[in-house]
Amino acid sequence: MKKTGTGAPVKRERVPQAERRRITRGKLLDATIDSLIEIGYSRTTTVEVGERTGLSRGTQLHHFPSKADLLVAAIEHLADERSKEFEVALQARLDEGDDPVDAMVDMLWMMFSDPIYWAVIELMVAARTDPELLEKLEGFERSLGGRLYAAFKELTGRQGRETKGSLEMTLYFMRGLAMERIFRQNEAHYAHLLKRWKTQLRMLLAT
Amino acid sequence: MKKTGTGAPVKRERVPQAERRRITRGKLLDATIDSLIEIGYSRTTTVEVGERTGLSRGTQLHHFPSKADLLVAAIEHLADERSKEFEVALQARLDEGDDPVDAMVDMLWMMFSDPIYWAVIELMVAARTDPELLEKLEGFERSLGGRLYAAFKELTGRQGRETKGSLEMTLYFMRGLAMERIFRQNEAHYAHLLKRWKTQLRMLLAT
DNA sequence: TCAGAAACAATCAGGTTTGACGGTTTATAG
DNA sequence: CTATAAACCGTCAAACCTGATTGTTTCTGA
Repeated sequence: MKKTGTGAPVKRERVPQAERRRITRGKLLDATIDSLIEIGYSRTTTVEVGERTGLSRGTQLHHFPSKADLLVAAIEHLADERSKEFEVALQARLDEGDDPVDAMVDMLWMMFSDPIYWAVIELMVAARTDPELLEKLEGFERSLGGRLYAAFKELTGRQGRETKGSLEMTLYFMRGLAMERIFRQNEAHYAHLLKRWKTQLRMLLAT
Repeated sequence: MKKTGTGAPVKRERVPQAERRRITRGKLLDATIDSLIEIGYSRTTTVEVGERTGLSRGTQLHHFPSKADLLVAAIEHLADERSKEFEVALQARLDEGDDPVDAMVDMLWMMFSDPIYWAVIELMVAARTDPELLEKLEGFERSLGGRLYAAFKELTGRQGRETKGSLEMTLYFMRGLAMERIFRQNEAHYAHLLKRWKTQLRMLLAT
């Protein structure tokens, strides 16, 4: 049934290999993240990911020879996506003339309450007992942490151990708060606590 | 080769059934917790747990017909063990004349930094995508939370939404801090942040 | 245009995990 | 003492998961 040569030539999409590769890998990585979010790490199998993409098993193994390769790449994929948005969105808030502390806390909560953060948590907990994942995730956390600290310094006009500690405390609070959403989806309650946190953070910085 | 009747009778241990049951189930549940701590949720299989106890597969399935039964029971097991100790230890600190806020924060950190808390985290994250586990863990969290709030009220002589919020913020901070230990084992750093938190908490309560 | 490389497809073997099953030993009630 | 129930044991089948393998199509550079 293939038209070949005769009549109007079928306008065949000529997609460069580099592009095909990028797209296919992207599909696999997105499917991995989605699976982590929807069914968690323990049920995220290579077959599951494959089915979500519709690609064949062979294709999958061509791009990611082992499950570990897939997960490690997913972490990098995550890192790329996440860190970019943050700074842009934060800057937008500041341009609007919002209070720096308010803007920072709000933006951070936007990150921590995003469904993608569930994937981060799944990987974090898995990494605790998996040296290979741990190494990759450490890099992810470290670079993201560095960016956040840089933004925080600029924002507050302060730096040093105390300032860094204030940011860390904020991040830890948010992480714990984010996890609470496993049990309770009371967003109004979280908003209330975040408001209190802003007050606390100002005090911390005033020290 | 069995001695029966003649000579000195073999002193056979006569263990009541209820006791045997309690012991065997305890072994299985302890092994489950240990496995969660050491190799995480995703690699905690029923075979793994069985091997840790040395019991046969038949025995295991007699007591816990399915993996879900085992995990659910493990949560209840955890709840029993954890909640008892806390109040006793806290009271001891207060009897020594320690500052209530200091004592509370220190005791909480003792809980959150205990290896057993890794098991709680593993189960929490697994529960996010497993309704059956979630239901059991909710009960666990709710009852523990209630006990902590009761202790906190007595300790501070305050109550109400703000006070409860202060405790919650403390718990969330600790949870996030506990998870940070996946990446960094700098206990001195954590001690420093906890010290700062005590100051913050006093301010929160003074509102 | 043509050869090689890369993307994509489909099937398969080996190992693991779960829960079922039939049988044995030990405790307890009558 | 005996019948019954509960604890305990060892093996098995089915499903699932991973990664290997072989074959096909599509792109790219010489």
